[in-house]
Amino acid sequence: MRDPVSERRDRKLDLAAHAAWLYYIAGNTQEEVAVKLRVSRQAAQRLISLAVSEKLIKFRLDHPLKGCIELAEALRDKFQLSLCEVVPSSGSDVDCCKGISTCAANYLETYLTAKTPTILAFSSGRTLRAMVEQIPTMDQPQHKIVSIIGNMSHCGRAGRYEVVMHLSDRVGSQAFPVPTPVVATNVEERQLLQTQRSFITVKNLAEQARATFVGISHVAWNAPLHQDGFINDDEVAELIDLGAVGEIAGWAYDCQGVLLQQGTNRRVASVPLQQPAQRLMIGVAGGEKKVEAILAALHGKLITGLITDERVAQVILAKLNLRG
Amino acid sequence: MRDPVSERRDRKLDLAAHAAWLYYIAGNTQEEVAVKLRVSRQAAQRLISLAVSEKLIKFRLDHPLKGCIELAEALRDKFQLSLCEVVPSSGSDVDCCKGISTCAANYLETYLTAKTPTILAFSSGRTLRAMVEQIPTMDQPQHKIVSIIGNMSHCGRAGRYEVVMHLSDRVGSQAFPVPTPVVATNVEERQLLQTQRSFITVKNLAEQARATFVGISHVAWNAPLHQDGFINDDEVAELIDLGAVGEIAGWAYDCQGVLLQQGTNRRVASVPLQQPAQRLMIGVAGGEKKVEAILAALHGKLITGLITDERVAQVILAKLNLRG
DNA sequence: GAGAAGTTTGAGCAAAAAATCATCCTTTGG
DNA sequence: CCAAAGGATGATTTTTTGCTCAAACTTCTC
Repeated sequence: MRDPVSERRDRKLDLAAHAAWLYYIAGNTQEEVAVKLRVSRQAAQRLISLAVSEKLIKFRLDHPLKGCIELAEALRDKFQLSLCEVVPSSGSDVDCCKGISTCAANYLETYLTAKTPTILAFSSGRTLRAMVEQIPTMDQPQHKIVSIIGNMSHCGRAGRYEVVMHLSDRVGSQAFPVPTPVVATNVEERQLLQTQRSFITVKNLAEQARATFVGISHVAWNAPLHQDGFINDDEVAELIDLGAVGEIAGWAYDCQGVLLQQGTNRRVASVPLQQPAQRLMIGVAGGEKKVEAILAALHGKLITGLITDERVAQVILAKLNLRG
Repeated sequence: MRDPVSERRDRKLDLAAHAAWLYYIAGNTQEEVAVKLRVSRQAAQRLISLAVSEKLIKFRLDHPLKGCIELAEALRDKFQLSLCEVVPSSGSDVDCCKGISTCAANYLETYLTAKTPTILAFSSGRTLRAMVEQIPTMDQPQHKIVSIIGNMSHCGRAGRYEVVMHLSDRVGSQAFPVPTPVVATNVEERQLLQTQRSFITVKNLAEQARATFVGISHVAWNAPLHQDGFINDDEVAELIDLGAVGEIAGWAYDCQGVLLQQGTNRRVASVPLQQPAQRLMIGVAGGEKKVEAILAALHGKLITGLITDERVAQVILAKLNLRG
C-alpha cells in the first residue's frame, strides 16, 4: 500500500493535469474547467496554477527566432536593458551588420513615422549609416535629428560615415550636426569648441533626446576611429596602453566600461556620455570583434538598449556564465 | 527583394513570437509585455492571441495520464457527457476493473463526505461492488442510498454482488433496497410488484437521485446476468435474438442503445431507465468484452457519465472515427 | 488622385483570473 | 485526547484579460 499523503498528492496532480489540459489545450475558461471537473472555480484556478508550477504543462515556442528572443531577454535581464534585440547571425560580419541595421532601422522608423515631434540623437559609423540607408524617404519636419559627434578629424578631413545629415535628408526633419572635430588638437581647443553656441544647442538637444542611437567600436590598430583618421597611430597606442577596449562616439572606455580620464578622452569634442546613462542609449553593433567592447559598454551602463547579433549575444552570455 | 506584404506579416509574427515568449514562458503580464515590446497593451494582447492561433506557441501536457485525459475529453465531447473519466488499462480485465472501481470510489466519496444530504442511486454488479469495497467507513446518516435494481432471481435466490446494503453499512446512510426480483416471472407479477408501496418509494427516490451509478454489462452466454442466475438460458437466447448487446440494471438494449420492448424487458422489475437519461447516470464499466455494450449505452443516451478504462476508450473512439 | 472597402488601432467596458482574507479542517506533537 | 500549526477552502476584492465599437488608416479601384 502507498503512503496516503503522497497518494493524495498524486491524485491532486492528476486532477491538475486534467485542469491544465482543459484550460490550455482545449481552451476552456477556468469556470468551464471547474464545471467539468466538478470543483469550485477557485479550486480549478489553483489546480491550473499548480500544474504550471509543477511543470506538468509546458510552453514551447516554435519559431525561427526562438533562440534570438531568448538571448535578447537574457541580456535584457542581466543588464536591465529597456530594449534588446538580437538578430540571427548570418555567415559574415557584413551580412550580420546588415541584419542589425535593418532591425535598428525598423525600430527607428517607429519614432520617425509618429506624428509627435521627437528628438533623436545619433553617433556616426558604418552600422548606423547602413541603418539610415534602409529608412524610406518621408516628410516629417516635426522631428529633430541631432548628432552627438562631429565628422572631421582635427586636420579638417570629413568622415565617410556621416549619419545625421543623411537621415534628415531622407525624412525631412531638422538636422543638428556637431560642428567640431571628433578629437581636438589639445584640451584648450576642446574647451573653446565646446563653448560655441552651436555646440551648446546640440548638446542641449542631445540631452533631451527620446533615444540616442550609438555605434560601438573596439579600440585597436585599424579599428574604425583609427582607420578613418580621427585619431593617429600614437593615440591608438596610448589608448590601448591605458586599457581602452571600446569606444562610443569617440569616448574610449576600459574593460569595465568605465570612461577613461586620460588619453584622447581629454580632447574628445563630442557630446559627453553619461555614466550610467540616464536616457535611452541604444547600442547598435555586432560582429565577434566587438564582443569585448559591447560587453564593457553594458557593464559600464553606457548603454541602456542593445541591438546586436546572435553570435555576439551568445558569446557575451557565455562569458557572463563563466565569470559569474 | 521580398514581397512587402508577406514581409510585414513575417515581422508581425516575429513580434508575436516574442510577445508569446514573454507572456507564456517568462510569465509576464500583457501589460509588461507591452512595455517591453513598446506597443500598446491591446496590441500585445493581439500579438499573443495571434501567436496562439498561428500555433507559434505550443502547449504540451507532461503527465502519465495525458492519454487518458485526452481520451476522456474526446468521449465527453462526442457524447455530451457531463462526466467522463478514463483510467489506465493495466494488463488484465481484473486489474482494470480495480482501477475503474477506485476511480469511481474516489468520485463517489466526494458526494459521501459532503454534509449536504444527498440521494444516490446504484445498480449492482461486480464493478460497483468493487467500488464499494474501497469506500472507507464513515458516519454520514444524512444521505440516502437507493437501489434501482433488486437482488434476487425470480426463484428467490440472492445475488452475490449487492451494492446498496454494503455501501450504506460502510457510510452509515439510510438504505433503500429494491425488494423485488430482477426479472419477474410474468408481466402481471411485474405490475403487481411495482405497485408495492416500498417499490414506489424507492422509485421516487431514485428519480430524485443526485447521481446514479450503474454497471454496464454485455449480453451473451455466461454474461453476468445469466451467470448470476437472474435470467435463464432461454431468456439469454431470446435477448440475443432480439439484438440485445448490453444491459443496465437488467434492462437490455440493442446496438443503438435503444431499450428493447420485447423479451425480458417486459418483465424487468427494476426502476425504469429514462431514454434519454435526464439526470446524471454514471456508467462504470471496463474491459474489452464490454466495448459494444458501453458504446451502445452512450449512443442511446442511457448514460450521461462514464468511468472506463483506456483500452475501451481507445476502441470506442476508433470505431467512431471509422463509422463517422 | 478621390473615394470606397477592408484593416488596424486604441478606448472603454465586461468577463475572467489572480490575490487576499477569514474560516474550517486535518494533522502532529504533546 | 487536546491544542496548535499548517493547509485547504470558499467569499470577496483587485488585477488582468478579452471583447466591442468607433475612428483612423491602408489599399484598391476607377
